[in-house]
Formats: sequence, C-alpha cells, structure tokens
Amino acid sequence: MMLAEERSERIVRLVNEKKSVSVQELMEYLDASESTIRRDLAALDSRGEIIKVYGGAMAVTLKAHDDDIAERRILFPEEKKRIARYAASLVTKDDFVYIDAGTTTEYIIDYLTEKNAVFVTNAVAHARKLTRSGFSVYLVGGRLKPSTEAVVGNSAAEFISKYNFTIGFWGTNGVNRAVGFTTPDPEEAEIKRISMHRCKRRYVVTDSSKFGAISPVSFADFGSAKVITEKIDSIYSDCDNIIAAD
Amino acid sequence: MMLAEERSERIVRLVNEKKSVSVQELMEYLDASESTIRRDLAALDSRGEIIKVYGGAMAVTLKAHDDDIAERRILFPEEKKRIARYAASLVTKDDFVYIDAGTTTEYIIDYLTEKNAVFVTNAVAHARKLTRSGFSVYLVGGRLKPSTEAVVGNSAAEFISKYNFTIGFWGTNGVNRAVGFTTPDPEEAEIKRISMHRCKRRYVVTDSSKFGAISPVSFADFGSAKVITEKIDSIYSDCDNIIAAD
DNA sequence: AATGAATGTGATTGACTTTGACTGATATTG
DNA sequence: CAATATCAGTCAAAGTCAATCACATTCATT
Repeated sequence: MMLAEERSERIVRLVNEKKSVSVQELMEYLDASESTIRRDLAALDSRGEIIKVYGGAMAVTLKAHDDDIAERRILFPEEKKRIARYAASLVTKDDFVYIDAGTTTEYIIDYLTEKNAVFVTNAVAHARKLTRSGFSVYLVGGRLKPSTEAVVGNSAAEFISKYNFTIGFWGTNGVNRAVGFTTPDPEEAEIKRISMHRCKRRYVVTDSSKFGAISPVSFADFGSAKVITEKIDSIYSDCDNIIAAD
Repeated sequence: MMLAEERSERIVRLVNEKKSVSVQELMEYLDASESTIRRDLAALDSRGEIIKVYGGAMAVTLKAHDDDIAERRILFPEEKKRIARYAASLVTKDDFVYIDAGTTTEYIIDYLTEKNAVFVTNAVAHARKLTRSGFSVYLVGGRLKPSTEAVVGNSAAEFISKYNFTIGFWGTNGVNRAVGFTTPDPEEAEIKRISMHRCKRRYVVTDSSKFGAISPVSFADFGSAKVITEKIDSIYSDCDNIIAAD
C-alpha cells in the first residue's frame, strides 16, 4: 500500500498536469477507494493545493468568483485552450504585457513563446507560473484577496497606474452589448478597469457561454476591447471586435 | 548485526532513491525491528535528512532557495521553531508587521495568533501562507525574482517606502559585529535595507551558526536591530541586543 | 574480574489514525 | 420527474504511533 503522503503528492501532480481529473480516474490510477480519494481531495482543497469540484478536482486557478457554477464543473477545457493559444500568439518581442487574474488568462501562459516580452500580473499563481517558465515578471503590489489570491485594492490600483502596457488580457464573467464587460467582485473590477486604461491593445478572453450574461460590476464598455472566444454567437455576428480563435 | 550508522545511511539512500518508503519495507530490507526503524526515522527527520510521514518516510524535496540549502541541513526544525515561536509572540493587536523572505521568517507565520495585525511581505510564499491562515496581507509589488520567488527591485523599494511598520522580522546569512547583517544577493539586501528603515521595532531572526559569518552584501549595522536566536555565543555575550528564545 | 552507567535493541502496550464499505442525502442528467 | 451519480457522514477493522520495559553490549572505573 502506498503512503498517504505520496498519494497526496501524486494527486496534486496529476491534477496540475491534466488540469482536471475525476474521482473515478484517481481511484483507478492510485488504486484506492472512493472514500480515501475523497478525503484526500478534501484535505488538499482545504490546503489550497487543488480545487475540489463536483465529480473530481481541478488545478488551482484564480477564478473571478466561486459562485459561478459553470466554472466549478469539471470541464475539458478545450475551448479555453484554443482561446489561450490564439491570445498567446498576439504577444510579440517588444510587448509589455498585462495579464489579469482568472482561469482563461492562466491558460495563456502555457502557450507563450516570446521570452523577451515583460509581464505584469495581479495574480500570484500567474506570476509564479510565468517566472518558472523563464519570463520576466512584475507582480502587482497591494492587498492579497484570500479567496482568489489576486492582488487588489488602492495600493494595487496605484501600482498599476505607473505602467503603460502595450497589450493586455482580461477575463470576464459577462459580455453584454449594453452594459459591457462585467464581473462579480467590485475590487477586482476596479483593478481590471484601471489596468485596461493603461493599456493600448486590449483583449478580453472568454468562452462563448458568457455572451449576453451580466455580472454585478461593469469594468469596461463593450467596444473598448477586442473579445477572443471560441465561436461567435449569431446575435453578435455583426460586431467587428469579436475574434473566433481557430 | 549492522552498525547503527550504516543502517541510517542506507535508509537515507533508499529514501532518496525511491522518494518514499514505508516502515514495513525498511524492516524487511534492513532486517531490523519496527522500533529500531522508527527511532532511526525520528533521528533522521530531526536532522532534516528525510521527512517522516505517516507510515514511513519521504525524500526531502529541497525547494530552490539559492543560499540556504546548507542552512536547512545543519539545523533543522527545532531551533528555528523555537526562534519563530518567540518572534511571533512579539506581535500585538495593533501592529503593522513586515515579514522578510526566508526560511526562518516563514516559520514565524505558523505561530502567529494576533488576527488583528496587518502584514506586509515581499515573499510570495509567505503572503499565501498568511492569507490562508486568515491574516490581512499586503504583498509588495515589483519584479519577481525566479530563484526565491521574492519580490525585489526598484518598484518593490518604492512600494515599501510608502509604509511605516511598527515591527518587522528579517532573515540574514551573516551576523558580524563589524560589518553588521549580511546576505548574498544585492537586490534582496536593498529590500531588507529599505524595509528596515521604515520600521520601528526591528528583529533579525537567525540560528546561532550565522554568528561571525559575513556574506557579500551588508544590509544593516549590527546595533540597528535586535537579534533573536536559539543560544548566545560567548563572544557575543556582552551584547544587549541579542535575545535567546527559550 | 566486578560494577554500573550509557547506549542500542526488540517486544508489548494502549492510544490514535487511516481506510474502505455502507448509507441516506443531495446534485445532475435525460 | 425518474434514473443515475456524487456527496458527506458513520462505523468497524486494520494499520501506525510513541512510550515503556527488559535485555544485551560496551566501556570506563574500581
């Protein structure tokens, strides 16, 4: 029988590799009972090493908010990866890049190739990932929000205001023609708003399910950024700022 | 019968090869009793050569901390924990606390109890640990240094300069009467220097092995902070700024 | 040689932890 | 709304633990 500690480590490694994994898969792979796997997942989740979701677990990713049920499902994130790959391809050698906290934006990092670009982010996880991949990273300073481990607040806003980004990527919980881009958390919205103001080429990355949705706080007008998504809803087919990632 | 020393060596070698090993396996392989294996594991764990876990032991996965691998070996948890416990007890309700990057300072977090205090740190790991324990945390903004995942550089210095700390804790690689406190990295030294200037009650936490040592860059005079250590070297017994943690 | 202090060992113990099966509650799907 | 899957909780059995004890060996002192 495997040591409990070793089992936990393997779960974390597996979850991080595959991004999401089901309880069933873990049972087979680690040859342990459902109860044991569930207990492990609960413990790892409470330590913040993984995120438990219905049916299994996902890698730790900073998401806009935990109340978004769709985000908390196990989903094979093919769409997100496609979106991320396209977004990453937009970064060029001399860019000074802002990357917002969030799941979709995190995937972008996996596809970045331009080692000369300089990156700024307010997400602790993104910063670590970037620096481990050998990119030059600046972390935004300020209050650390416990639920998402993103940096927010006055200090953060002030910090960002010093920079002028050439390109930036933001996540969103809602894309709506009338109210623009929206998110549930006022503090994160404020950071998004300010960072967008300081940026020349603005991209909102989102899967198509967010089209039409409205979350409590708006952080930008619909026309103020290009939207990268996986397929364009017919209702929005006349918009020239929506890009379908192939 | 095998020599105790040889048995220990074999355990370490086995653990490092296999990454994890159970007590049962070791009993068979070394033909020793459970009691003996357990005693060996306890000793090796306290020396930091392996990590004891429920059911057996795992290899020490040394994380990339450029300078203090040696430190981790010489003197493992007990002394550091004692130092950390004492340091943590100094934090009171209304404190605005700076915590420097480093292993010893990280241990302090485990013993903090004062939930009303506010914390600032330039170490990503410390910030996450603090926020998960329910403390209010501000992360210093600036360039993320890959090797230590600490925030350094101009931006960081400027960020820190906005604050006035009531109490702060710093690690060091050398404590020397003549040259003061020293560390190998110029950038981290700069951050230490600036954060100390902005702080009223300054504490350097260090194990006694660092006394007398000199590292490349000085960041503070010997007299400018109180030193918390586990035992006072006789050569320094006349100093009134050294505290032995009980 | 005899003594006894110091150390290393293995057996035994009761306390504690982990595990897998089971169960009724809750969530998801068609 | 019914069928199915997943969930958290409880339980007994198995496994693991630290503490203690008795015994053997070593080694310095008498």
